[in-house]
Amino acid sequence: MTRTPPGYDPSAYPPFAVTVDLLVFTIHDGTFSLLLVERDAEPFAGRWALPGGFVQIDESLDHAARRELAEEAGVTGVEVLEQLATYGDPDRDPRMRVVSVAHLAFVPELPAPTAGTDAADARLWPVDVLGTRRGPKLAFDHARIVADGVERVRAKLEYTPLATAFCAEEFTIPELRAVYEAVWGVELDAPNFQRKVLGTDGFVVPTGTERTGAPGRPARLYRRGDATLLQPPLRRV
Amino acid sequence: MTRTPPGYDPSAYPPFAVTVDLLVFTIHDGTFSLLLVERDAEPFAGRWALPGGFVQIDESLDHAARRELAEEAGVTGVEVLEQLATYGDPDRDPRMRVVSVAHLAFVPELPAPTAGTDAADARLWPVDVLGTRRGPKLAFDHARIVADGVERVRAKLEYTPLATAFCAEEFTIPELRAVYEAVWGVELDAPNFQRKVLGTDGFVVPTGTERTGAPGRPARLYRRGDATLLQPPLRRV
DNA sequence: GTAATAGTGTCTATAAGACAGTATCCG
DNA sequence: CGGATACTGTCTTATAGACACTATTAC
Repeated sequence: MTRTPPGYDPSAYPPFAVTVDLLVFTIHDGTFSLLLVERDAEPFAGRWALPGGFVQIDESLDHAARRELAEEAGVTGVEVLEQLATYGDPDRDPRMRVVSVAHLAFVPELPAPTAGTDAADARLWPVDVLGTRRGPKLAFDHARIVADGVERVRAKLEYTPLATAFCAEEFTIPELRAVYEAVWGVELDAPNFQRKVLGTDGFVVPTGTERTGAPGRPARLYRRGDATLLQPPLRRV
Repeated sequence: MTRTPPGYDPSAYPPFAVTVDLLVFTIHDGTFSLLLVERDAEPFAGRWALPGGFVQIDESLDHAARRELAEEAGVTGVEVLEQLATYGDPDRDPRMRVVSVAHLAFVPELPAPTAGTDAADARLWPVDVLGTRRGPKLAFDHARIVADGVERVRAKLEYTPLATAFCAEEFTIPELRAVYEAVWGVELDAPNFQRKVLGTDGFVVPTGTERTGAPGRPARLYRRGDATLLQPPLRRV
């Protein structure tokens, strides 16, 4: 951090705006989905964008992300929130120089999306239509951010217990398997999946109870364990 | 990016300074090492810090990282440069609100480190003394950044061809193995390592030549392949 | 030749995938 | 009972690790 001309004079360094952008992922009706808001102001009015906003001068990046998550998406109490990357090309926002720190958030199920302050509309989009002709046109450089985020989520499912963040506090192994199948877009062998999850230390812990009410043998309930890394990982084919 | 009060008035958003910090890793005398500079100005005068500096108002983050790499470390033509994470706690720099985008750089071998503009000194430190009593005291929140960076490098060696970035353009399998051993701090079985590297599509391509001059059977030379992901990965034990 | 280093072959233990079979619910 | 879903067992195949062995250099 050996800076060339710093000091205490605010005019001595180039002024930037810093924002956080949020990639709020969920599984909605069995579909891996992302929350987007429709812009009603220029630039990019009518296009869809990631929720987000300015970082305040006295708050941390993480705090700004949680605040915007609550304000723009109505989501509170999210445990899993992590940085994706930072995007800062000089021309990414036509109004001014903006550096945006993109964050990933994972929610089990979203309450009815609420439109944020200057969003015309907010809704969940299936991830696999984004970036195709069937998907929305995205504002700014958000198409690239979304592509980076989706790939990151798919990769992290392999070697972290991230999938549990998409489940309710208590969940069954088949529910967890459905998360993997939705995110990866593949079918997994149920018996082998079960054995691998239970054989991975700290991935899930049994609650001792079962979920009944549906036809078929009742499924045992689990909570997430304390592992932060899956050893061995669950491999994407 | 639905921002609440933006517009074209620069006073309408909180002003930040944006910097890049660099984690320049290399293998020096068989030791996994990181370049640090000694600060000679307050704050943290006398402490060691990551090289870095302000992002100019009209350059990209990547460009700023490459420029600082050349200016502060005398390193040019680095191919492998990637974002680590962004650090922006309100009090991380006592002078002003600074958001820093940390980058990882990998160089085969460093020319004699040159002290940067306001660095008293610059040198390579073995990674495994950082964060211990035998290591230097770090400025700002750089201890945490370094810890994050080291872990990222160790992890990426598993599933990407990153290790080749520490080698010269042409290298032997034993040289590549030495990189893994230095970074992970383990000994690897030479025959098995050889088989795994050659069995991973696109990891390395033979040049058809050999390296002679040393005692022992000459080693075949390779160049890095075009793979970006190792399938299967090389697993850390 | 000897010492040193690179590379091959092979055996064994472990893990992954396929899939038959068993358990337990709803109606 | 039948259909549906959860779970267990087992067989086969692929992969990982240990390590004996062969190849080719410098001196």
